[in-house]
Amino acid sequence: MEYNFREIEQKWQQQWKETDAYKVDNNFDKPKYYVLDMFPYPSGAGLHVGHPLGYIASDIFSRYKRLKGFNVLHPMGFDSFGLPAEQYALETGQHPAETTKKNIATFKSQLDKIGFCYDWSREVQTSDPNYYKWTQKIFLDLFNSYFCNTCKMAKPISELVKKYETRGGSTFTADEWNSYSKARQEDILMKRRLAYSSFGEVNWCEALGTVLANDEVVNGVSERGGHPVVKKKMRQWYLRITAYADRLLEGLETVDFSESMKEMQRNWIGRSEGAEVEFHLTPGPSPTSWRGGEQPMKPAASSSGLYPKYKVNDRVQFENARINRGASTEAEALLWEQLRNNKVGYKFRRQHPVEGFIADFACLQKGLIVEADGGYHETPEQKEYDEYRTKELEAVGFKVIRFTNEEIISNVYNVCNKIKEIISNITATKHQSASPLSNSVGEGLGVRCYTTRPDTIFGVDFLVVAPEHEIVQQITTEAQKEEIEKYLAYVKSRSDRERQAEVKSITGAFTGAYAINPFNGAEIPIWISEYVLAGYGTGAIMAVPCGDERDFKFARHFNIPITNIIGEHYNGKEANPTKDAVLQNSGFLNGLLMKDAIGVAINKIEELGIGKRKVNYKMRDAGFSRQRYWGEPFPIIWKDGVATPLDESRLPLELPHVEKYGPGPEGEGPLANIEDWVNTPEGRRETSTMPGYAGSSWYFLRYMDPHNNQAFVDRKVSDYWNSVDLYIGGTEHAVGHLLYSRMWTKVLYDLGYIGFEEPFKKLLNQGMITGKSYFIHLVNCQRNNSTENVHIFCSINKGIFIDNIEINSETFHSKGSSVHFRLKNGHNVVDFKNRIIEKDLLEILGTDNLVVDEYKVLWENDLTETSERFIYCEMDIEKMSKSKFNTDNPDELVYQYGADTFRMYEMFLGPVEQSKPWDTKGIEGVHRFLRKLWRLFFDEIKGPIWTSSAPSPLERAGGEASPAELKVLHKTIKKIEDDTERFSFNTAVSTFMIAVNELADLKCNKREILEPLVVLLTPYAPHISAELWKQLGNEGSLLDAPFPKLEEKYLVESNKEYPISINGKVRSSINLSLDAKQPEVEKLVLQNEVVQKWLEGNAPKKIIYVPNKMINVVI
RNA sequence: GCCCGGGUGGCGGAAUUGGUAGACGCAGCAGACUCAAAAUCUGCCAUUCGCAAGGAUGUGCUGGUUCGAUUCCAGUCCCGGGCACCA
Repeated sequence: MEYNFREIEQKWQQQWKETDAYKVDNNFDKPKYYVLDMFPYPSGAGLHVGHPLGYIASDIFSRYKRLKGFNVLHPMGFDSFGLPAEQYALETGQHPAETTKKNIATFKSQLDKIGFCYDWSREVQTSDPNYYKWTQKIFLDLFNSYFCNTCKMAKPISELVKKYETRGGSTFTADEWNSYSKARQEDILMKRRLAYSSFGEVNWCEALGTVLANDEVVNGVSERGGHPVVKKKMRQWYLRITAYADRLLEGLETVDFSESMKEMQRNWIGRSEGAEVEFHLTPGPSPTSWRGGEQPMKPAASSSGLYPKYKVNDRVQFENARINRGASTEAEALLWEQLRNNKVGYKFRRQHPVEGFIADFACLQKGLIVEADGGYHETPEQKEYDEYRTKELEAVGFKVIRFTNEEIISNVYNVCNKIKEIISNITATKHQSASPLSNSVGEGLGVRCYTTRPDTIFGVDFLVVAPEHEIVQQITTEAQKEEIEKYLAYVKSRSDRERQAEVKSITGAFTGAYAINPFNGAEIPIWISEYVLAGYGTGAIMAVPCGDERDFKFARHFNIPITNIIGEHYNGKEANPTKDAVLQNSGFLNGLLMKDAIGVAINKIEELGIGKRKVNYKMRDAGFSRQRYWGEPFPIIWKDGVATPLDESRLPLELPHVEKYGPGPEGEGPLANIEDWVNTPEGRRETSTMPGYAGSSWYFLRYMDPHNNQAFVDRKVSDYWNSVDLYIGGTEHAVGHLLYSRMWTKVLYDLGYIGFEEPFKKLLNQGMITGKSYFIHLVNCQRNNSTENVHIFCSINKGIFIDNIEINSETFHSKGSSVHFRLKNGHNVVDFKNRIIEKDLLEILGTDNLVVDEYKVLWENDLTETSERFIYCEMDIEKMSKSKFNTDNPDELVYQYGADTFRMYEMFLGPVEQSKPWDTKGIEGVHRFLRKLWRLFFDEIKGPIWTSSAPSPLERAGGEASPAELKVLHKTIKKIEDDTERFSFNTAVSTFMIAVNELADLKCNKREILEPLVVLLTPYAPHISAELWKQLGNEGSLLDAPFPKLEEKYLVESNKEYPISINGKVRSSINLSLDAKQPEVEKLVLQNEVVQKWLEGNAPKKIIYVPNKMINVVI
């Protein structure tokens, strides 16, 4: 009887299916265990060998836990919304729903062939309306919640509304709130919602009429077609994940993720504590106006004392006021669209602080303020205030004009023309003084810097401002103007990609302006440099070259004198970022340890009113809308500029069918093209869709209760299954998916839907399986000029050739980016063993002699006088991916060797967490092992040979006391249990091999030994185990068989062969009783011949005896 | 530049707490069985010197701690992955 794996595997897979063997009940009596794989995006390419790595690991662990008596939830589903299906639709016209359905079917059949124990009755698909109904519902919950800063949790926004109605907000009273228009109230609320709408920048490609992802933009142009891409402000949805920054950080302490994974999340959140410090510019602060982008924190400036509530005197008040003034009304948005696009010819700023007021729109260059007034400006009180405001602003040299919302909405172009007219009149008149460049440099301006090291403030030698910073234009002196402009042009010419990729050289430019160190009055120069980012902190830093490496290099490069505040800790050759030095040259901080000085400095800064303590995060709110088709539609209708949620009873809001998948007008998504869908009696529907992570942020909850029509998950059910106990997936989701999912879980917890706030207890990261790519390079050669160009010509993997090759000069010359050619089926292009490249390719290459070395091919006539080019091959290890043509499809291997072999081989490759190159070389060995196992039960000719005789007390050489067969078994039980628990699946596989080898040596065919072994093997090789179990005459399911019990008594040994080392090198060995004592051991060791030889008659210095380990003789 | 991993035979890897480095498998070599092949089985297999016994060297490199280091410490080189130059 042969091991007929094909028959066996098919039989059992069918049986499992028919008996619903993997169906999991919500049986609350049993202890639960939840094992989850990151669900795949069902790409058209199907599964490749990299996919199953994690799935096999999770499958082994699930089956193991089931044998151990747990109720194991091990579901699978599909992350089936996404761009590739949409792009495919664009190209072929096939509806994404259709391709997705097809792809999922392929995936499922491939997965089933590997024998995974998924409970398919719990399958979820994110693109299924029955699923995304709940995604939309959770979105509405996010929309209808706010983050309470006092209790640090999400609460229904209705509570906030109630509070505003009865007690008012921080900048308005209850009465005022109640008098506000609906639109204004909604604007204010929008600033607090967890899912909110706001304006944000997107990559806009005019030529394609669409918004592009970062990946799709290369060097400032679109990847497809090379069209220019610009930043465009568009209305977007966001998730207020920043509100959860601290909780996301704290939560990391409670989960079992790898340290590097936690570190990545911490870095992404990027919490830092420090201070913002204001540096005034020379020749000294002169409080005329806040013309700069960053206003100085000057003392309260309300001359009259009137209307203080509308005045903003410091940054905090200002921010609050800005928030509470509400987002732009429709009119404001309309006008802003015009102004920001330079329709009147001058730069305007929106919601800009001027002289303690917030101007709707301000043109600083011309000193013009434009206000857009809503209906409430009709009240007498408001009129009075407006007049006061106008007067104050005019007093400092601004002209103020007002338009009503109606004026703007009815004809925005008219309004623009009016502004233009007024502005042209101002030019000639008095407003010269408002032009910063003609003024004495930067008078009255200040630069706010964020620093984590306020203790080093006496060591500040210069300030560096981000080139994009608004203040740059205002502080640059005439003399430096040219240099700054030149530098700005340089920065602009550098794409983000470039800035990241290159090892940056030190660049920068001096503005000509100086600031004053508030503590010692030192005049410090202000520079700009690309190493300071506009988007982080305040966009300006105080540079302390003796303590910061980049500041140091900058100072050295531009010859800026360096102040030493840490004495001998600074050697003048490099910066020392220590916090343990005692400060010198530091005024009131002298003599303090830097660590301790941080707090002291911040206190002083706050006391002097020149800054404040500040916690900064790198993380931004998460963009939540996409101008795409294949995603969840937002259950939102815009009514008069107000986002109105659909009632839950109307969910799901199904994705309508579209005729074409191209973008809608004005960069909107394809949905905008469907007029009768977009326009409803209630208003206009939101036309963007949700991003991929919407559905994947909560899918682990739906598996628990996938058919529930009343809730996304029943509370009792989620209380039972609770967090995922083991989550397996790749590191590429380290920040994105895992952070979003953690945030959603926290929100759902806050709102009382679930009883736990971390989704995943333990995370296991599977390593990448890399593929080998073979490249053929074609090198153009010029005589006497060595090589001219190296062009990657094609990638060959597994030697198949294809025809649709287009060799054009464009692809040919794209140096560095590999041009991959698919290879025609069945044609061996490269036979690396025989080192000959096949004819087909040679014809295309126009040569007929190509000799291949394993990694390098040289054309035979190499660089002869007559050759114009030569070709060579090389191998590279890359991430396995369809686009690289280096994938291996598991189907083939499963067919050839069987699922059990495939499963064990993938595990045998190496540790799950480590990335490793894919190679099928070793699969034979694993297959041989399974056949050898089979032969313990069956002989090819004789048939069954297993026996029911009891394990013999037969003893092996060496005098072990326990029966060898039982010892093998229990040794194996122990090791398998151990290895499985610590996810060391590769060593578990070798343990099985050792066990089978040893039992074969012992000629052991005894059921009492073999049967427990079969149970042990079940998680790893379920098919063969099931078959053997059945063949042994067992009824019932092996899947729920009890896990073999370890009996330590078979492992106890009385003696051990101890290695004897002499001075740490093993020279001999000795068999000793395990309970031997030191004196006795010493005596025996000294009698040993080898030891005596090495001692040469001398007495040993010392004999180290470590029981159960070794003996070391020191001479 | 920064952060996180990782460097062990021809190859994938093992050594779980500082205690016999190279388990297990692949490839290779020699042999048995066979007309032959496949399958299977047996033996050898880090490098080096040696007929052998037995030495020497050896876990990227240089040092250190220790009776003893792949393991701990310091420095350094290389490879892989990530990144938002994060003040």
